[in-house]
Amino acid sequence: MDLLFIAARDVAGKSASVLAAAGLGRAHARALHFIARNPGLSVAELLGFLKITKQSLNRVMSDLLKGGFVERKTGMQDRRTRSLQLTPAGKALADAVWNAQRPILAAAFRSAGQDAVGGYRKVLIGIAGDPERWRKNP
Amino acid sequence: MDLLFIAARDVAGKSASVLAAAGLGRAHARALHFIARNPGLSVAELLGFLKITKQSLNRVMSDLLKGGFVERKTGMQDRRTRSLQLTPAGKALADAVWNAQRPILAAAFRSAGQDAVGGYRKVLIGIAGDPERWRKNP
DNA sequence: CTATTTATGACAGCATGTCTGACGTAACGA
DNA sequence: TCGTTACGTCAGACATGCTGTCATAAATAG
Repeated sequence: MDLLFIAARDVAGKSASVLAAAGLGRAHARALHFIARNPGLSVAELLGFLKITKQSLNRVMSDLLKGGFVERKTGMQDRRTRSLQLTPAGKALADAVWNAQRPILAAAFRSAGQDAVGGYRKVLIGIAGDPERWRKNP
Repeated sequence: MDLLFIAARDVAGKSASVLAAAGLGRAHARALHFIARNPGLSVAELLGFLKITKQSLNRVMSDLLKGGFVERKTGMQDRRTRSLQLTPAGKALADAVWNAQRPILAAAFRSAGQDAVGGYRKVLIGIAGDPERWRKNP
């Protein structure tokens, strides 16, 4: 418990300075992160990842769109949906955030060793569930 | 990254209903958690765990004191400090929160196996640092 | 003993992030 | 055509964090 809280807090905290420079907060970073990892996802899917309400996401997305970090296109299969993806500026920002966080994870992974990382992933997947289903709401 | 975020979110989320019934939020739960695990700790130590400002903690602690969940006594060695510990009501609440969260962790630990849990802890300690030093500020 | 530092408490105001509720529009599907 | 779905948006509220400021008591340095 303690470990999970402290680790998540510290990793998220590392990105603060990079984000502040772009006038964004942590909520923006989380949205940015999942859009970066799942290009072209819909708003509903993004909500599934973040588990917040669409009204909450709205403010965050407005900022990202105004800032030119995210691009919103009408979905091709279902024209009601919006396909979200990062602009070059968005990619640059996501990379900057990642570069701020990577050293901690890399150091922890290296010092713990391959086997430990395998166990780490196994347990977290046990807690978080199948990544393939994160995007679904329930 | 994704795993860490989702896992922390889901575990913390499980306690929401229990906390809401007591009129408290997640910030209260975090304070309660660290007081439960480190009985008699000082305010400065609690701030070291939570990494928030004393002004932010103030509101949370006021609520916990008013609600009769936490007890505050003058420190014995250093009379400037305040020794914090849970009241019976606080312990009951902390237990209720823990009982809401335990099943997820227990299931994940069981299905991942002993070795995986060892690796999980090893990596998280690598990210979060030595637990003995969490209570220190810098 | 005096001056300074430390640990804490309190209050005011502000920013962020989240929520519920309500309404509207466009597109899908039976 | 009609009900449902996916989304956008406005309004108002709450929770949680922050900075800044002042006050007090106790420890500590000189």
